[in-house]
This record gives sequence, C-alpha cells and structure tokens, in this order.
Amino acid sequence: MDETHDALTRKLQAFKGLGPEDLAMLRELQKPRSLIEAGKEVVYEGQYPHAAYILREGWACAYKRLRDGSRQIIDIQIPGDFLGLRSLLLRASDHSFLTITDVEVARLDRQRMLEVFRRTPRLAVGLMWAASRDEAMVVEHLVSIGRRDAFERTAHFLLELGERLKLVGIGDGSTYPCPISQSILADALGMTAIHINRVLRQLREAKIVVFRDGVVEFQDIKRAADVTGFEMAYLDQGPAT
Amino acid sequence: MDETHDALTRKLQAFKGLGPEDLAMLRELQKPRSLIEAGKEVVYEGQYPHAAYILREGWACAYKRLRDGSRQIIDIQIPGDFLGLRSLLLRASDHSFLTITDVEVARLDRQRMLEVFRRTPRLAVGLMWAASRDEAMVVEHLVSIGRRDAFERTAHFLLELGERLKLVGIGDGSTYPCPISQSILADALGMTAIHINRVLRQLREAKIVVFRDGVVEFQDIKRAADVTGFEMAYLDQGPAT
DNA sequence: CGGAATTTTGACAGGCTTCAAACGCGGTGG
DNA sequence: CCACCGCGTTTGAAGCCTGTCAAAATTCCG
Repeated sequence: MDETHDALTRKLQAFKGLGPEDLAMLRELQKPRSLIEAGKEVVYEGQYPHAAYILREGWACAYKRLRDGSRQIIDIQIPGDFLGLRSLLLRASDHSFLTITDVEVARLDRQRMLEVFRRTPRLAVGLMWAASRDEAMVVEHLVSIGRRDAFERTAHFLLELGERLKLVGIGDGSTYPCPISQSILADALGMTAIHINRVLRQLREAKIVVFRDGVVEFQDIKRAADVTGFEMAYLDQGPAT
Repeated sequence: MDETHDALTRKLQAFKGLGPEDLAMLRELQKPRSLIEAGKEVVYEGQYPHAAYILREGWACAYKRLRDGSRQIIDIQIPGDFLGLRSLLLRASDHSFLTITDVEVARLDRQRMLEVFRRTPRLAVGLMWAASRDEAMVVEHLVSIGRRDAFERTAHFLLELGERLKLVGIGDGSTYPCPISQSILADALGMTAIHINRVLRQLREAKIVVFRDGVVEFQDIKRAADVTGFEMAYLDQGPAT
C-alpha cells in the first residue's frame, strides 16, 4: 500500500510513523531534483559550508583516496540514503563521492535542515535516526575490515546490502540487483580486486551466494549468516534479532 | 584563561563560542557525576532506551566482540568525548565499553538531550558538531585499517591521538601520556598484540616515535605525518591543513 | 569490428598471524 | 624478605592469507 512512497519515506516509516505535516515536509525536502550520470566523481573538498543530498534513485558511494592512489570506500549508498550529511556541520569535508549508476538526488542545505528541526521535530528525529543507523553501518564495516577475513567479510557485506535494499523495496534480501563492479567491492572491503574475485568464486563453490551479471543471489542465506556471524540488530530495521 | 573549563567545554569552544546560557546548560548537563574504576566492562546490549554519557575524566573505549572471541575497538575516548551517543536513537545498542583508566562520567539521557535542543539550540549544534567529528574519526579509522599497512596505521593513530588530546589540554601533540596497553592498541588497529609490539619497535628504531611506560613521545613528528599521510583536516580543530 | 574495461586464473612474494617461550614487573602470601 | 603468580612485553620460527605481477578470457561500447 505504500508503493507510492519514495525510498526515504519507506525507510523512515520503518522507524516510526510520520504525520501528515512530516510527510509533506519530506516531499518538500526532495523537491528540487537533479540527475547525475553514472561514473561521475563528485570531489568534495575545501571549505564549509557544503550541502548534503538525498539519494532518490540509483547507487553511489563515498570514498577517500590516499596519497599512493589507493582508495577506500566508506559506504555504499542506495535509494533513500543521504550523501554527505556529516559535512553540514564539519568545516572541512573529508571525502568524495562516486556515482555508481545514474542517480537522482535532491539537495539538502543547512537552511532547510534547520527548518525541519524547527517545524517538524518528529521528522527531525527520524532523520537523526537514519543518520545514526548509517553510522552504525560504518562501525560494523570497521569491525568487518578489522576482524573478519576476506571470506566472511564479503558474505557479511552482501547480506547487509540485501537487508538494506529490502527495506526500501528492492529485492527480498536474498536476491537483488547489484550494479557494483568487483573493483568497487574490493575498495569497499579493503582488499584487491584480484582477491575479491577469488573470494567470490569460493562463495560460489561453497554454494552460499552467487554474484554474477549484476545480480546477487543467496543459495543458502541461513548458512551465510551463520558463517559470517551476521546479526542484523545494528541495522535497527527488522523483527528483533 | 580557560583553564577552569572542563574538557568538553574546551572542545566545543574550539568549534564556536558559546553564550552564557549555553555554558550554564553545559555545566548542568554534566551534573550528576559518577565514578567507574579502570578495567570495567560496560556491556551495552538489549533494548532501547539507553542513556549516553559524557566522559569527564579518564580514558575508555567502545568495542564490539565477535563470536570467535576476538575484539575490535571502534574508538578510544578521552576526556570531553561522548559514550554511546548513537544509542540514544537506535533501538538496539550494538557495542560495549571498557574503561581503560578510572573514569568520571555524567549521564545523558534522551530527555535532557531534547531539552538542550529546545532551550539552547546553539549548544545543540555544538554537540552535533562533536558527534559529526567523532564519526569522521571512525571513518578515518576505517580508511586506516582498510588501506594503510601496520606501520603507517600505528603512527597515524598516535598522531591523531596527540592532536585530540592537545585540544582538551593534555600534552602538546608530540608528547603525551597514554595509558593504553599494547593489546588494546592491537584491537583498535585491527592487528595482533604481537605484531603491534614489532611495529612499535620499528617506529622506535626509525626514530619517529617512542611509546614506552605509558608515554608517547614523537621524535620526528614532521616525518611521522609525512610517512603516514596524516592530514588533520578531518579533525576540524586546528589551523587549516 | 576494434579497443578499453572488467573478470578470471596462475605463480610467487611478503606482511601478518599463530604457536611457543622467555623476560620484567608489581602484587601477594608464606 | 623472598618465592610465587599473573599480566603485559618482547623475541623467534613457521605458516597462511592476501597482495603483487603477469597475462588470458570475456564483456562492454562506440
């Protein structure tokens, strides 16, 4: 019944119901939309103030590049996610963005954000919840890179992505479209593209998950969750763990 | 002249000046204080709502434990930092805390937080700035673990810690007290205690930094920053990079 | 159809972990 | 006062996971 809702609205509803004014403001926030084509690097440096964006359609990622040219992807953004929310408050933005597919975004500047806090505090809490959840994902990502080996880490990542997508109505958690290349996956998981390829083969041969032709398909999602120790509590979105 | 200020106040002043009501509220927030001894594990799980804490004195860390018993430390907290701010909004808290030294904390519940937003919006923005900065540190931490080798990662961590401590009046950025054990350091940096020990020896022999007897002392801080590619912009605290 | 980007595979090297054990130091009890 | 113990630090040796180098196979796209 809420097929008419956009991704962000769906996501926020999963947290707490919104009133009519909240929904109106949310529509308003996503009003001036713009399109960016796939593969565009949005370098995001220099001085404050920056704007943030709501990603309405398409996939993107936030990354940091190191001096030696290597790249670490901080997180992957899917419809309903924010881009650069942190930079609304920090004086120096510290990372850049890359559009993975063609995307549609809505600009969100400081001014409008403050307006949300003044006029629709319930929505404001919802947005802060979403930001907290994003942070929890970065934290889990950190744990993965620090303490899980490549095999576990990859499966964990694909499981998380499936749940996130399900929340905004894409896929069912066990099969979903996934337009990211192996080299992006590698930079997200802190390994090389060559090794990610080997790991994906292992996952395939272990009959856990197949990632091929832009589609992720779990064959044994239970065992996947078990092997990687995936607990979805930190996503704060589903039936309790 | 602000020697009379506590760590959090010092930190927030570095962001933006606070008015008299802000300062009063900030004092008020830190009012009911309590002490926790060193080495105490504050397991932080189960259901919402949780409270957050302001760390007034001492050191602590936030960590997650994996099923196999290994531990990943998310971040180290020093005076003026928050503990568990994220859990004010998420329904399931996802990590625990460990006190590294004896600490003094002040409880911060949802109620009082909302009061800050209502009554002293300028202070609220300051607190959100601090939260954003904490998140930026987690992100940099992620980049370190993902893309820097053990040597760079360790030096980078010690540089960051020095700058953070300097901001709250502890040490001068190049020499500072540091009560953390090598095994905690290892779990923070995603490696083993054994390897951290070897890396610290390398850093010592390279005449970059000595960490011994609870004191970190850089011998060549310029080269340290150069070797690790340390840019302090993300800390958003000092003269521009 | 041709060139570029991505995926895939193999061989080898190296950084880090694992396993083992010695060392130093502060605290405790005999 | 000293033996004993626990904890953190230090060092050594061996092995594995992952990176590096190289190149072929495949797909994408103009």
